[in-house]
Amino acid sequence: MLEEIKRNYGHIFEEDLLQEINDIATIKTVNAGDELIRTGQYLSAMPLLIDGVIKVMREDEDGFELMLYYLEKGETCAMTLSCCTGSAVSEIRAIAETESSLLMIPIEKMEEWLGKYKSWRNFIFDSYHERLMEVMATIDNIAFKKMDERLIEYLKNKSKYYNDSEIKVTHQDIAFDLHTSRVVVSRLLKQLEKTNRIKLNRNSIKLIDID
DNA sequence: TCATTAACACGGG
DNA sequence: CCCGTGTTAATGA
Repeated sequence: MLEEIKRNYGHIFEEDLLQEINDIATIKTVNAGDELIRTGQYLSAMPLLIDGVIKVMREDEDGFELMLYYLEKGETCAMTLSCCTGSAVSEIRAIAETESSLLMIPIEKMEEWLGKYKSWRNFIFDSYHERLMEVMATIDNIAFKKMDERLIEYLKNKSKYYNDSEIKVTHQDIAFDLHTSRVVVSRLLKQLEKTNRIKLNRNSIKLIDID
């Protein structure tokens, strides 16, 4: 297990901390579609992602969703950071986008390490910053961009995290993530196909000329 | 004007 | 048949 930790976090954390993570953390593996964190849930451990992609989203009171950002290996969820230190509940919902594995760190350790390890402190602060920037980008998209631009952003983002220009997703899935209707997604995708920027297939979208 | 909702037809698995 | 897709008509913000 130490090998896996080092591969993803070896360049960030000092040797002692890596060893402590190895001694304390438990590995959790989840399948695509599994729910990691529910809105309103109390959290007792913080996850460090070592493989896979996690989708983090906001929900309204009726269960309607809006995607905030993706997490990939080497990253952690900013929500757990604030939830763990206080006793607040989660304001977000996290779903495994792909099969993923995570290191679970008990909250006591996560606090203890803040004082003990400089690299840990930096990691936590950097994570906060990165997540905040991601949320800012999402807010910009919602507030200032039209749906067609949001859709293009979404496709680019998704292909980046999947590391593939062929995205396996249905129009309805996209509609849920962007919090719009499938009719709009289908229409905009069709327009993008007409201008040769993407190629549409059932259950997948091939990016041709997005940028 | 543009999004949403409902409805329908088409076609592949 | 079921599901994803493409399209239209009506309605509303």
